[in-house]
Amino acid sequence: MQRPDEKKRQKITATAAKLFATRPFHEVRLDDVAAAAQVGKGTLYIYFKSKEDLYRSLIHDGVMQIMEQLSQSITNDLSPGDALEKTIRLMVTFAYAHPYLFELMRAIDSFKGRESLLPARRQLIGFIEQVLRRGADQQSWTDPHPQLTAVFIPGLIRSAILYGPKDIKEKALADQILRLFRHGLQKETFR
Amino acid sequence: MQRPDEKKRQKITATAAKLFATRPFHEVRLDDVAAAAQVGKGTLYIYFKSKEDLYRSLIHDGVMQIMEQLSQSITNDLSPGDALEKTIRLMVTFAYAHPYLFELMRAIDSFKGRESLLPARRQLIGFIEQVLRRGADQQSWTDPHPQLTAVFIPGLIRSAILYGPKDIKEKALADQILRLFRHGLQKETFR
DNA sequence: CGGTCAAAACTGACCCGTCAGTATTGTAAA
DNA sequence: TTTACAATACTGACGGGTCAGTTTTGACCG
Repeated sequence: MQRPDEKKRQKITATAAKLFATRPFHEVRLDDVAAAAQVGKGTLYIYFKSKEDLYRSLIHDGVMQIMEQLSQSITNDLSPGDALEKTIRLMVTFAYAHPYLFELMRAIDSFKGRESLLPARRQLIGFIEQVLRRGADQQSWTDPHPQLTAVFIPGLIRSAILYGPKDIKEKALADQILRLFRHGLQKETFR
Repeated sequence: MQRPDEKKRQKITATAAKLFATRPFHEVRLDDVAAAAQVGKGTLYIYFKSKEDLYRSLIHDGVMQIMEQLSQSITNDLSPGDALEKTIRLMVTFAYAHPYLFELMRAIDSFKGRESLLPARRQLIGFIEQVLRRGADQQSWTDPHPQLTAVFIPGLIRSAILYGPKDIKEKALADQILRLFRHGLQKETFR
């Protein structure tokens, strides 16, 4: 007897991620996904309810992975400043390690008009927001709108990855974002 | 009646923008666009080569509009600081005035014909980059990667509009972004 | 071990609804 | 009468999803 094979699921996932990252949703053919994953088309429907479900899973899995890493390494014994730095570096590292995820998110939209903003995404934003709030509470910094700043972080990474100079390196990106958060465009700072 | 009616073209454009902003590309029916625009389906094909061409035009027109407004109001007699502030405020205002554009941009680079959109975007980024470089040249601030910072600006606006708290107001968003650029999360500044 | 079998996984040809795009018709204005 | 276009009918490709048939797996038994 075969159990739904986790290996196979991941093979499909990995393959699909590449395709969905390359072209928009409506240009991805499930026949192509199946072929590329060396799997029968029907098999896709064993692991995923529909094309949309497959797509959503890709993003969900990715976001959950980041979440896991974050909640594992951002502990409360860190100073707010260290927590923010770690958060940003970790997310940037992740973006470089999984070049497809941020491309995928391009089309993360309300399918069917439902305002079904992926719960996973909300969770991630919530996590970042907590980091920001903690810093504000402890007077490490001030932020009139932590929730806004929270969405900024993935937004910055996304725009850099998608539209930034292609030769920009991981460290440079993280440094630039941190710089922005620490003292904006100001020459130097003491902090 | 004349053939190339600019009014009609804009009616189609405005209507289509709403629909494309509401649902993903593949869920928009040209029958619906035509009906909503009170225009015959065939008429769409007088003004646009294809569904994709229509979509592309929406974004292209939008980006060009921003560009025009920017290049008109950001003159070299402004101090770098003022230029940056104006740039950001103008873009935020535009985003609020055209709530659909940034939703549309979700998939700006996902089409076969994406290349035709890139020049417009590049132009916009290039413009912002110049503003940033001018500030750096004149010692108003420092920026190791102006090109990166340039893509940050639309990225920040986009993420706020798409994923930020829905009740955030225009001024608050612009202020928050400016704050970030001026002194990051630091409490206060003199600048 | 080897054989038997059931259950589940897998496959891919095929079905069938859906639209993008086109052609036709009706009509109102000029 | 002619022009322009809304309305509407039409069509054909296309691709998501299905399912009858095939293969694989592992449990149980002698």
